[in-house]
Amino acid sequence: MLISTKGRYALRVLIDMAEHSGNEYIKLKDIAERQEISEKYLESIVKQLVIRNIVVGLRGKGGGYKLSKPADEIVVGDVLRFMEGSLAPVACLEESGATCPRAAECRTLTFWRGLDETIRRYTDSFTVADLTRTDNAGFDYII
Amino acid sequence: MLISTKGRYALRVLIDMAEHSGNEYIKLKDIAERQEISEKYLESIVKQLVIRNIVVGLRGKGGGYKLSKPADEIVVGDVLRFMEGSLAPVACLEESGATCPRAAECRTLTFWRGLDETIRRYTDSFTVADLTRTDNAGFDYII
DNA sequence: TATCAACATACTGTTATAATAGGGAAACGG
DNA sequence: CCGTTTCCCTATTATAACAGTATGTTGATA
Repeated sequence: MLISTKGRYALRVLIDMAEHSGNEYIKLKDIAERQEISEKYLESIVKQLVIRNIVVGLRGKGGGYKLSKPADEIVVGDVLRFMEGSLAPVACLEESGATCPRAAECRTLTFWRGLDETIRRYTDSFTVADLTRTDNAGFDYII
Repeated sequence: MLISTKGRYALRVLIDMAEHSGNEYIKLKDIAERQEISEKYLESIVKQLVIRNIVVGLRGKGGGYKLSKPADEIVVGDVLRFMEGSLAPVACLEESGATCPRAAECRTLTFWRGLDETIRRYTDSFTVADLTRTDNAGFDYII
């Protein structure tokens, strides 16, 4: 599985914020109820989004979270990559990983690089704003 | 990680067979040595390939494994899909999985379907024969 | 019939996932 | 200033998959 609940839930949180925010802060409790996701689990996910400055939080009454920038400036691929650590389809292509000693003679490496690039291109071609549209505009992947 | 060692090793085994077979059976021990993979672990992988009739085995002296059909008839996507169980990028798109009750209202489903389709197209555009070529012909994914 | 190699089953250490539990710190409203 | 609200922080845990290891059995060949 390329994408776990971390990446999936993070996207849903961002979309929810984009659709419900009138520049006000939204309580995590509300998002959790709308999305039917455990509030406590969402906390750990939103925490990452705060660290990455995708989202800002405010404590106390009237507090909550909101997007730190317009939804059309948040690239889906970026969100998924840091929530998952990496979107590399195979271990040998992970950013942090040591290069495989067999790389020079590897028959499959070029194939994996191509798959990695294909995934990158697709995920980077969408912003959170694209996903808020219900008419599915922007989904031109069907040739 | 979309692809584990199961899928990666399976591909390497098939490529190895395609490159070293003169229609003779190849010992798993030889493949394991060339590929630097544990012979015992390879057994569990090749077993799946036999079940799927990609490879045939022969016991006893002079025995081993060989491809059951020409390398250019073995689609990489097929091999990866059954070795990994699924290549779906998210749980909600797995063949066996029950459909998500939120599917009708899900903002992200179309996005995931597009990613799934993108991965399928790429992996289905290669055969094992393509990967045996050292000149990387066929890798036209770079536009 | 001895050998060789595929076939079969069971077990194990490690890691990631998907949470849950419980409290602490800051901001705002009154 | 005080108490409620809401974010923030640190464990802990159950489950499952991954990546192998170990041991033994069956069947073909020379």
